[in-house]
Amino acid sequence: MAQAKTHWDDLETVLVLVQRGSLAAASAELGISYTTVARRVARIEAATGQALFVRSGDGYLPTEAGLTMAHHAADMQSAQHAMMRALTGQDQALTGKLTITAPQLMIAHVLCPVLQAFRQAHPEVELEVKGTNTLLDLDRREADLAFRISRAPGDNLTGLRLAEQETASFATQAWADRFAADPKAPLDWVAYVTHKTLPDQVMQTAPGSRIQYHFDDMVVMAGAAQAGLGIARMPIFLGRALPGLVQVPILSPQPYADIWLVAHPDVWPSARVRAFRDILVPYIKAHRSDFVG
Amino acid sequence: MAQAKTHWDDLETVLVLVQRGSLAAASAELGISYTTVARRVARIEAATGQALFVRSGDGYLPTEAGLTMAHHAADMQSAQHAMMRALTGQDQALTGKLTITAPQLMIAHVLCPVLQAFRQAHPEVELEVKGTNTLLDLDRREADLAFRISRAPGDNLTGLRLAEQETASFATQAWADRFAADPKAPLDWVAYVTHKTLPDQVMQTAPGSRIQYHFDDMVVMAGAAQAGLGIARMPIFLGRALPGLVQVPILSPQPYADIWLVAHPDVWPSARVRAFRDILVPYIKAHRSDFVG
DNA sequence: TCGCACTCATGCGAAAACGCATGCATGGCG
DNA sequence: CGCCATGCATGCGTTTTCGCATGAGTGCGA
Repeated sequence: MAQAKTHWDDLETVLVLVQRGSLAAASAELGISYTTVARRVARIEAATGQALFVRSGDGYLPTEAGLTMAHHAADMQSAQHAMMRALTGQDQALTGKLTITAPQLMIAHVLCPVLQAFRQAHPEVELEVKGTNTLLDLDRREADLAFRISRAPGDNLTGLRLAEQETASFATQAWADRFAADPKAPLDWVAYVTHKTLPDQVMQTAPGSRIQYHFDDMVVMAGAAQAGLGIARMPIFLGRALPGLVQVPILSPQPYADIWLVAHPDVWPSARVRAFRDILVPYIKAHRSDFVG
Repeated sequence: MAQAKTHWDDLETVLVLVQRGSLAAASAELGISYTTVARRVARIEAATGQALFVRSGDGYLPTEAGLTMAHHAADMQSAQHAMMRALTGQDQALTGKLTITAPQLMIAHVLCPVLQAFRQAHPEVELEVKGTNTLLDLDRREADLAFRISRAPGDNLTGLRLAEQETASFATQAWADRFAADPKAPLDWVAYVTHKTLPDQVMQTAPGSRIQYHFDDMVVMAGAAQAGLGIARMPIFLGRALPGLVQVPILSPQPYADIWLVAHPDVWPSARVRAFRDILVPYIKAHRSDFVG
């Protein structure tokens, strides 16, 4: 038996292949060609003397041994992620990369001045900004720092509540005028898919109002409101920032989830994160009134 | 920054380099040239953007970051070892390698018939026998199966007590004759370094007896006894097996540490281990009387 | 003070790993 | 039934990685 030294790289390859199920998918995640994935699997199978996968027409199906290996390789991977976080956390240099993530609209309408100030204060730090609606995995260091709209920071994440915020109803000037002229006239609304019905407050004030459109994305919904399709309920900071929208006082400001800055506790102490906080927090503090009615 | 994908191989390299302290030592353990070790370290330093080692004239001294990385890499390594054991344990094939370890003299004088029987019963299994006085690390799978002389199996090892044994005193026929002729005459002894004095039983029977030589190795001590240098106290199975030695009844048989067969519990269920046990145990059972007086 | 043993750095040729292109099998779908 | 998408195997040329050899610095002991 060859019994050559087990390459740790091969273990990672097996892990990803088990997770993804096919050479092509695994190779895409690993950033190598699927030929190489197949070769690495062949090599480690030869080294262990066990079949780890059953090759079938539609993918690599892990055997019992393959699953066992993947399970332990997952342990290795989480140790690796812990290592990455620890290295970042104890890195006291104000150079290198800092990755932050936030909902797109928050970046666009709240954070840009902060980014600019940070860039000016620490030009050596390479800022990477990931605007996304999905929550990136801070355990895996997909980002160092995240802005979250929620009632609490995530599990086992260190957090800082930046601001409380409220929502209100916004629309074009035309809709605002119409409401001012006759508050009882029915109004068109655009809403998030999760909001099936209009608030009682609306139905009592302006009976006959209807939700005309449902959207699954806040960017799109805001655009619809700007286009005059109807009235939209959105965070106050957003309605105020979007050109062409004005607040329609049919709905009084409602408390909404707070804005949090969160990071993995391992990463929190790093110099880059601290420097970012030092610029962010005073700025937000000075602008807290932008978030409430 | 290059920030290329972190190679898991590099992490293992860093771990070993931290443990060993120099390129040469690390490369020897990894089975690669030290040039490669240096290159891998350079690569992962570039990838993480942190200095992991301080190059000095007498080795690679890890920085704080290097120690952190090694610490987590050690976690990865223990996960890898757990994986290896699990794979071995669930391997139900009666082919491949089985590594056993035992004290040299036990192999030579007790186990050879077992090895032969096993080889005959399972010719597909490649037996590797490591005769050594040092205890191999079964966690690290330096061996699958170990024979140990002790009062109990090791911590977190699964064990099977094969036999109780006793020691007695052995020497050449000449010494035995001398003792038979005059039991009170002083006798020369050869002893293990740990035995500073002769047992009271000896001093009362044959006053004036002395330990003439101390040895730190049982093989050497047995050789000395065979050469006629004196009387040696040794396990009964050994004295009986060594040509040229006879038991000298000056010392009655004394209880001694038992003989255990131990394995890591992960590895214990494997087909190869089970097959070996199935041959070993009946054999030892049939020969239990060889170990006591 | 010289030599030896130990360390690391660097350049070059050999070996291994890699990616690409091609060919083949399979499973929907119009 | 033929087309296309998806997935795997294999051969070949290239890139990367590796090991060896050489040179240079350092500390220890004769």
